[in-house]
Amino acid sequence: MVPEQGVRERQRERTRLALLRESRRLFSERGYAAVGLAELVRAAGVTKGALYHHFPGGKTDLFRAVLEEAQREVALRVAAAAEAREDPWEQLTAGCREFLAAATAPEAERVMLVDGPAVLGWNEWRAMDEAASARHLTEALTALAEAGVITPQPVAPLVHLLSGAMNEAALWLASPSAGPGDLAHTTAALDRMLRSLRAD
Amino acid sequence: MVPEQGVRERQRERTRLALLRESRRLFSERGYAAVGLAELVRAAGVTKGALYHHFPGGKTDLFRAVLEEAQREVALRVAAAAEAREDPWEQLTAGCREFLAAATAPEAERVMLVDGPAVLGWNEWRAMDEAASARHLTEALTALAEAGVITPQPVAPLVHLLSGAMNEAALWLASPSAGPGDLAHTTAALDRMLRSLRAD
DNA sequence: CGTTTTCGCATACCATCGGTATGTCAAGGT
DNA sequence: ACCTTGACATACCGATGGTATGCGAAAACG
Repeated sequence: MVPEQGVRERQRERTRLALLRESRRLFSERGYAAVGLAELVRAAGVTKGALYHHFPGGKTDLFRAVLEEAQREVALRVAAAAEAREDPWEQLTAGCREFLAAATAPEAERVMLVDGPAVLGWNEWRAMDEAASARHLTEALTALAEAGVITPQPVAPLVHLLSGAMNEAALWLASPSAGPGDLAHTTAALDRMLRSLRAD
Repeated sequence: MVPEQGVRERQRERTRLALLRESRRLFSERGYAAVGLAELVRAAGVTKGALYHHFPGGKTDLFRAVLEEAQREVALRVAAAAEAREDPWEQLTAGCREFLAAATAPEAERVMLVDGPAVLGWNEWRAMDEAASARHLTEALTALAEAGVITPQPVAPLVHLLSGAMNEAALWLASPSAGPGDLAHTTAALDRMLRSLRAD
């Protein structure tokens, strides 16, 4: 049966979703600092009172919620691409390729990769990224190391190097300074770098 | 002979340097957004009038100058480390290692790697980084590719992948979540990744 | 079914912020 | 001696993020 939600609860969720949707759009389009609360609440059709009711931390809390949502979506895409493969090695490479494709979408990359660390601080941003998408990378590399596919080594440095490489590559590929063929070249170079980890 | 500067010009430079020094310190310690102009000019012993006289673009211009300075210092360290070697391949690896060491210093990394893209926008930040430090990387890789040391391939994707990897690694190494031995592990992993580019 | 409580928000207000317009006074040219 | 220029300081402004309070309807209660 349906959750039997009352009028009050439904309206509450509607407001929260409107706030989330509009703020995500505005933050993605123009960046966190360039969007004022007044414009935000006007676009969502509510007032600042509603904003602070749902997000007590104000603008920062709202941004955090938007970031979580965007990260969750990317993580889902990456996980889906990886689980479509059987071989653990192919899971890694497919996941990395999917991440590049997902993070290249200009819709959320500004929130995820540019404003995220600056607004929340690098430590909190890193913790969120770790919980969302980098966790998969850690698990995949750990499994490959234990299976002997890649040479035994601490995985944490690898995760950061690879994560940083893919983040920057995504930003570049989505920028005007990158051309159409660069995505293929980048994935090829990334593949070669990944292959350097193999034991054979 | 000395540049024969008058009282006016010397005072001007003094003010400009004080502004630059204090803003660099405050931006590095607490981040761009958390530092107000009032506190800034008070720390430098001047007023807002002086700030806007030297930096017409206001807070953003000041930050840009700080970022340029920090990037120039890092680039100098990297170039010095590279030029101390003869072999082009060793120049590359030594330069990368020196970059990791330089960018790990918590003094400027916040300005260079976290606030930089958010404040100036990723495009401008990337252009500045390219002009300062990533340029060396591009030149080194191009030379190695032409010499046949690394397999022929477009260098732009490589530059972005490696630059991003090192930036993120530097942030991680300077964070509380990294341990003392992680720098060695990271440089080792980076070395292995670089070696994967070689033709032999 | 009337009363009371709670809750989801709107309104009004505030301190502070980045930015600007104007004033000032000494250094440097003539 | 005079006048121009430049390096600031002072005073001020609109807008911003954040808070305190008010309010009306929905739910809980007897």
